[in-house]
Amino acid sequence: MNDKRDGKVEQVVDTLRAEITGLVLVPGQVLSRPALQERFGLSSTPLRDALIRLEGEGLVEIRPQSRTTVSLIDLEAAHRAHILRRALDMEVAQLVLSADAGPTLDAMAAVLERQAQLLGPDDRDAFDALDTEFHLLQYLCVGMEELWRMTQARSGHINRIRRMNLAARDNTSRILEDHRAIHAALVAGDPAGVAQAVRHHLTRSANTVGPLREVNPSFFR
Amino acid sequence: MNDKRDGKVEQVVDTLRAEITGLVLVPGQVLSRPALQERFGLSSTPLRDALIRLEGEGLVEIRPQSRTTVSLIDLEAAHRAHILRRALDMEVAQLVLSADAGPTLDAMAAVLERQAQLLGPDDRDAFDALDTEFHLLQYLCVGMEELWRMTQARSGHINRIRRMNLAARDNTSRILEDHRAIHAALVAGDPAGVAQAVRHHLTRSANTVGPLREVNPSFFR
DNA sequence: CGTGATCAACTGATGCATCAGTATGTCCAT
DNA sequence: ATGGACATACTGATGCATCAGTTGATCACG
Repeated sequence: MNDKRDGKVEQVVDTLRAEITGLVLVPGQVLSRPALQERFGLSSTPLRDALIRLEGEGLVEIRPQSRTTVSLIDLEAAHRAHILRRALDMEVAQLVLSADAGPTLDAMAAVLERQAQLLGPDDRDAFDALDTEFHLLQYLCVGMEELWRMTQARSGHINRIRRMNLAARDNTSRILEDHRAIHAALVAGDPAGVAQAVRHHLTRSANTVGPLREVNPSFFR
Repeated sequence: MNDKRDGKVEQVVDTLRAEITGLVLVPGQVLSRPALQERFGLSSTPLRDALIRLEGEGLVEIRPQSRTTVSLIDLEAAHRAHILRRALDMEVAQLVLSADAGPTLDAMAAVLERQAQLLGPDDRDAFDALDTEFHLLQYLCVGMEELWRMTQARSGHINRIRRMNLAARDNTSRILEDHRAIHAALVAGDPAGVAQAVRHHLTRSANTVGPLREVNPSFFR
């Protein structure tokens, strides 16, 4: 990504990504390039760049000479993204143990407190943002922000599943419990405990799909 | 990546990537778009696509309105790629343990035998290809070829360091020894042993840079 | 009615001229 | 000698017309 070339393109990508993962633009929906050009005030080449970028994230499907659509949710891709996320969370947590992590552990504790005040189904967006912050802090602590951004760039399928699950069930207290276990193991400086807690959390975080697919079969590949 | 659009683009990317990682195109070298267009027989837009792709892999640096150069070797990026690789190798190895891995373990054993016949400094390209195969087999076994391709797409800096190290020292017997330990732990079905062997291998594989940088300081960021 | 062929409208990809920014060389002042 | 200003050549980005392929509607035939 190249800021001088891509400033406007990135804004378009961010906006469309949010609308796709927020299910404002639904799976299978056709995207009209002329309409997008007009909406975002850019011409064909930068819009093409933006759509190719989104295609790389698995969020849109460009059919040459034909049309561009919001991609259907691909469970295999979601699974791969989940494996990647788990692998990196495990590795980063071990690196945090070897790092000067005092300030990070403090910041993570503050996140836990804020999360504790948001338990329940009502403030899920805020809780979700804190969830992200809890994990991002670890990546930042060990200088791996770019790897975090990479996992996020591949999380479109997962994020859409999460979005569809939002109203279906409340798992905030379970997430908080897992986060607390991770934090405690990091504070204790226990490599095996950290590995176990992270793996446990990321394994439990695999989102259920069956019921969602029954309600919206056309959303899935 | 979109085959119908990108068939020719991918060929260009593959060729240039090989030349960059093989140090035929050296760090800092200016790439002339008109010359590349003529060489590969394509016009500005697909060549632009190819160069943007290579930029995404960290292999070229596109300076808007100015010029495009082969990227300097970035040690931080190399380190991140190495962390990613280690994390995924660890995760994939654990997945292999849970999989029906008989044929894969057999194929890996065959690779070990071929590697044993290539010890020493003379057939490093062939040894390297087998090294890749040894790891790729595990990813394929658990359906994670795409994640393997992702690690490779981020290995440009590492691969160039390896290339520069090729003539400097012979580590083939050490690599083979590590591979044998990984294979043995997989055969034994020992999760902890697998984790230890993979981590050991990937930690030992971090390539030395100091002497290379002294010989070719202009190659490094 | 079902199937296949044809055609026109539509879409994304490409080619290329123009635009926007960069880099270098030259000249001048200190 | 050094630094700044300026002009010019060069580069990559963009805009837009054209090209290449897709899709859906219509028609003909069995």
